[in-house]
Amino acid sequence: MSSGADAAHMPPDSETKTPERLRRLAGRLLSGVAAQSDRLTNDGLARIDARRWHYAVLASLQEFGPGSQATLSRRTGIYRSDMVGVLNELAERGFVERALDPDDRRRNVITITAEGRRQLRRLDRILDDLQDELLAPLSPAERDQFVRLLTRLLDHHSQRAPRPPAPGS
Amino acid sequence: MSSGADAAHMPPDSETKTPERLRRLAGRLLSGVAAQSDRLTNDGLARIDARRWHYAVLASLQEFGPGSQATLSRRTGIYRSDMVGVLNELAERGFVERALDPDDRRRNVITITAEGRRQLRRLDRILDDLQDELLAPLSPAERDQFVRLLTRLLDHHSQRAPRPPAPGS
DNA sequence: CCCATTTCAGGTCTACTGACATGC
DNA sequence: CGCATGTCAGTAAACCTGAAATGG
Repeated sequence: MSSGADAAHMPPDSETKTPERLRRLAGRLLSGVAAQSDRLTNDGLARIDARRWHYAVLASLQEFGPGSQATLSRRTGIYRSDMVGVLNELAERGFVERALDPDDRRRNVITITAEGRRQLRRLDRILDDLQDELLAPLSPAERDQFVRLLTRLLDHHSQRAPRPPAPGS
Repeated sequence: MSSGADAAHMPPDSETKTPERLRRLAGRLLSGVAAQSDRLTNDGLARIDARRWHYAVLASLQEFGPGSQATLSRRTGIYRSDMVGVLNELAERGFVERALDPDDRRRNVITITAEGRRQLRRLDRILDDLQDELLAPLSPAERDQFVRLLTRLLDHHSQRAPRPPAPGS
């Protein structure tokens, strides 16, 4: 077994080969692909100084209208504590407005601006391209299938959601 | 539009609903499912005081035999810098042994122990169960399909791997 | 001299927890 | 009083960089 005497200069293949077991585990595959996808998305969004959560918040505002920070938190799955920072960034850039709610003085009412809507369209385009890059090796039918399977898995595990606000509930 | 006057006590649905756009994006679905999967795996492994990297290292040792830390790093995708800590944990628990390589005194030769092989079997069983839980909503055929699609995506994006040692290369 | 290996000392990012002050 | 809201502080893990010390 310890015959790896000259393994020093020329990697004999067992140097770089991943165990079969690892490649079978859906969990590991999932983490790997998700990591690549995250990298792609982050890099792509960074080019216009945006981050992934920006899209979630803006899309939510566009589709369901203004809301308090806690509401947005529930809709997007972002923690209440992290929402503060995201909204700071969006407000700095002029994409949302924070106003005091006259009916409930604990709350801020967050509204998307015209500039924010423009940014959302930009983000839509970019994310579309990135999605294409991510799913490049799959045929259209396979992409559909992939998204469908993912959706079923997410829905299933979001119901018995242990901790998080659950982005899909 | 801003008629959300009494939205205070009874969430009118737009409080918790996720935008359609978000649910279409493969990247987001991917992150979501991967997060759930990671949680599942971490919790499951924590019950026997193990972490996900333990499995990667032990499986690699079992399939390809002993190796230096740099070798293991290449096989598992763990950074050389982080490998130190993982091996410390595994050595503490008696699952691997670190010995100086007489042929190259820079290296440590890492070997799996009998106890380590037992642990690997335990981990195999646990991860199998967790995999079942993760893929619960899918039929056997769908599970295969899912794993196949993930594998294709991972392979595709691992080739043009930008930074990391790439777990699959 | 250049390169590989082990190790340490950091950095960043994200998910997540807890606490606090305010207001309902 | 209990509960919701916005905010901040801080943890833990994963991922990643850089450099030092030793040796090939």
